[in-house]
Amino acid sequence: MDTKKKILDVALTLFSEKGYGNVYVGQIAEGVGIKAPSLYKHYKSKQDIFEAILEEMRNRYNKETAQLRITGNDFRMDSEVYNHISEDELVKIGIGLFSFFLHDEYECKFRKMLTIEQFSNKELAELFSNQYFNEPLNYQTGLLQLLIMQGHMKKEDANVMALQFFAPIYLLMTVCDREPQREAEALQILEKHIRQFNRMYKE
Amino acid sequence: MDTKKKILDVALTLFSEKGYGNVYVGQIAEGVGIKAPSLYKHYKSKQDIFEAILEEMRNRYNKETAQLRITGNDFRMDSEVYNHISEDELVKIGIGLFSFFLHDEYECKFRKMLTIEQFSNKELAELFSNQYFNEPLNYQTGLLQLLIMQGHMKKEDANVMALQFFAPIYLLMTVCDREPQREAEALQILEKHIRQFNRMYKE
DNA sequence: CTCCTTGGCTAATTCAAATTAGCCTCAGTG
DNA sequence: CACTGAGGCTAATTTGAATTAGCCAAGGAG
Repeated sequence: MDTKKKILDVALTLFSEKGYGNVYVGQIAEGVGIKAPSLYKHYKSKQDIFEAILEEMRNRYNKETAQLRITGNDFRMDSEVYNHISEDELVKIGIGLFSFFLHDEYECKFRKMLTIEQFSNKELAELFSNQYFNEPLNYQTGLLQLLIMQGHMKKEDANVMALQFFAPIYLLMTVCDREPQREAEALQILEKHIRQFNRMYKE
Repeated sequence: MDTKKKILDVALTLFSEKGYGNVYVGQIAEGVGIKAPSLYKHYKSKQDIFEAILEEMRNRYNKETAQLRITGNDFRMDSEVYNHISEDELVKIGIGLFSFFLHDEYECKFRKMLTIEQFSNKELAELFSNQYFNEPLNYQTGLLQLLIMQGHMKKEDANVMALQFFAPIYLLMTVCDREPQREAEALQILEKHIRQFNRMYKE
């Protein structure tokens, strides 16, 4: 159907597997089901395709953070939702975060491409840090602060707690990104991590 | 001096910055201070240079793990060294680990290159996981088990503790890899993390 | 002192990938 | 029903990176 869109899709897939420099326009074209020269009816160069992907990333990212900001405010206002957060719910949040990051098709390709290209492009480096460090930590810090205020968790530094909660999730995710067969193992230790985290910090 | 060695050095530097596919043999040659065709007196192709770097990685890795195995046995046998491990010592271990990984020139380039190439090469993926997941976790699990047995730490799952200790260090390291200007910030939160970890788990 | 190997250079050569030229078809529009 | 523009194709063309050919200087070994 929409060839222009499909080109970006195929290109992102390939870039996320091999990196920009190791992907040939012929491969992109093949994935789309057309010949290489036809690509140029849609984009003026390979670089242009890359830029378009970046542009799309920026848009999605902005939408997501806008979304998150709303949700973020929600949990500040409407705090009774979290009044009785149970260990099982915490496990669900953690596993949910992990599974979403790991399996969401776009998220996954996006992350792999950022991983590969992060050192050659400052903007990508920032995007990566925002998405996989700043944002999750901010969000979870807020959540934990709330739980502390409500007396459900010990009065410890919520920033540190967020780091300790999130970093293992992130680390396990990177392992599964490169060795997908380890997902079961990762899920197992992930659950233990969350339960132990809860046990140690709950009041 | 030893041109053959220097080629590997320069090549690793470049590969770790841009990735194999975005580095031209001319750039390697320039870094070495010779012309591109002269490279072929030492290696038969660009790919061959890459292989030689891999080979060197493997050797160093094997040496290191052999080293670690000795040290590892040491702390099992000679456990009184750890009888009075203080919080400050724990901080030193953590910061030391972090700083070594982050600043050791070879380690750093090695890691960045693995980061970039991990998805295109199964061997690199495994090497990466071993060096930045399996090995550190094994090592720290052993250390923590010891502390638990000695009654210095709570009887919790040492594997999970190791994950919770190490993952934040790793995550902060990846942030600094792509945004070196954040190192001070990282060190600050890192220290807080370790102290809080100790506070929560110490017996 | 001559020889031969090592490691450098310049000037080709090769080759593959990106891009351009120019043609064709088809679908929608006046 | 002719026209036009979008989007595809094949066949060039360009480009530039990797590699090869072949020459040369220096220095150690006989």
